[in-house]
Formats: sequence, C-alpha cells, structure tokens
Amino acid sequence: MLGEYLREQRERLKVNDKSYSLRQVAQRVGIKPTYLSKIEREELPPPSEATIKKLSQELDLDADILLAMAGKVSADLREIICKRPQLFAELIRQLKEVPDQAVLRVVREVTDGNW
Amino acid sequence: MLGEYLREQRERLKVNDKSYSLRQVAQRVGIKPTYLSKIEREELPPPSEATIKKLSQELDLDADILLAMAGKVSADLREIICKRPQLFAELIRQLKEVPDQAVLRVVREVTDGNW
DNA sequence: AATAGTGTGTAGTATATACTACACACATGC
DNA sequence: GCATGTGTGTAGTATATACTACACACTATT
Repeated sequence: MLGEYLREQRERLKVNDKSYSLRQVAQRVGIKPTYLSKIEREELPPPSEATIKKLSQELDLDADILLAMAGKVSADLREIICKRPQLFAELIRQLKEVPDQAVLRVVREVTDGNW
Repeated sequence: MLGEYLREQRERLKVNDKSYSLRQVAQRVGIKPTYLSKIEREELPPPSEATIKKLSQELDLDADILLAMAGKVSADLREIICKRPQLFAELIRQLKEVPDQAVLRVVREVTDGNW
C-alpha cells in the first residue's frame, strides 16, 4: 500500500521534473536508492517515522496518511495521548464508529472555543 | 516511572496476599522474575505492549495508563487512528491544550448520540 | 561507442527490542 | 540448621528494525 502510493506520486512528479528519479529522491531524503526501491516495491517493510516524514515533505504528501499506511502514529500525537491516556483512550474508542462528519463537527465546536 | 508504579502497586497487593511476590507475579504474567525485577527498578526499559497488558490485569491497573508511562499507545487505538489518520490527527492536535472537562463534555455529547 | 543515469537483485550490518540463564545473598519457617 | 522463598547482579541470546554495499542490466545522451 505505502510503497505503491509513494511510487505513484513520485512518477507523477517525475513527468514534469526529472529530478524526481528514485536515486535523486533517495539522496535528498537521505537514504540509499536500493532501499527506496525496495520500499516502493514493498520488498521491505516501511521505513522509520523520520524517513517517512522526509518522504512526505519531498513528495508533497500528508505525513499522517503515510504513517498510517505504515501502521504508525506520529510521535507528536503519541505524546499528546500519553499525557492524558485515559481521556484520549475513551475519546478515540467512542469515536471509532462515528462518521467523519460528526467528528468534524466536534472538532469545529472545540476550535470555535466553546470551552 | 512505570517500574516504580508497578512495584508500589505489587507491594500494596502483597500486604494482603503473599502470592504477589515478584516471582509469582512474574510467573503468572509469563516472564522471568529477573526480568520483572529489572523492570520494577527501571534497570531495563519497559516491556512489550503484550506484557504490559498482562501486568495491568494481574495488578488491577489501567492498561492505557501503564502503556502511556512506557510511551506507547495501545494497538487498538492505533488501529482506529490509522483508519482515518487525518481526521484523528486534526482532532487530537486540536484537543492538545483543551482542559479535561471540556474534552469530557465532547465525549459525552458523542456518547449521547447527537449525530 | 563511450558515458551517465535509470532501477534492481543479492548479501550483509548495526542497533534496538524483548527477553532468558545462572548464580548469589539474605530472610523466614519448620 | 536446612530447605524454601525472597529479590538481584552479571552475562548472554533471539528477533526485529532500519538500514548499507556492491554489482548488474537496461536506457538515454553525446
């Protein structure tokens, strides 16, 4: 899933900009081309959180989505949850089956500062 | 933090029940006494999620709290987040600075099925 | 036809994670 | 006073994580 998604996006960008070759992207991201090749073809498991974040920047993709495809949760979110574990555990489990729109309404209520 | 907390709770339970010795608890949890000893004294980093969950059951503690002390987020929560990463990422980041009471109100609104 | 650039196959490595094994000293109960 | 139970110190191990190194074939460029 993640690998395919990365490759698709990279090839898309490559059409208009030759600098999105596997080798050049790998270099800019700070990994070896062989490794990126394996990641894209899903021959190896997804890379570390740090590498995924660099890839998201490089390929203009959402880091949270990429991390999710790798089954990971961003360190900053983990930290927020770990500071109030019971509170967030309850909240997240409650929202498991709640449709996106309803959750978004909740988000906005909070954003609008009703508290 | 986690180790000390586990030891305190175990010793508390041991007062009324000799079967809460380090050795016996370790055996029931499925790890070796030496390992539990090191965990409690924080000589080694926290154990795996699976072991933490068994300890939480054995010592009647909240798993989410123990996991948080280990800097981890429960696999079931991770799964929920990873299914809708952008949605939950936004929600959690929004709620970072929101006081407990306001978050709880939100939880209850949802629980009450306003959607 | 030589050079540079593309991606890939096979193999190996460093570090972290999650523990176990064995031996010891101290205390407690019978 | 000897067995049994308590926790601990030192050392070692298996598996997973996160990569690298090197060599190769193919394509495009000059």
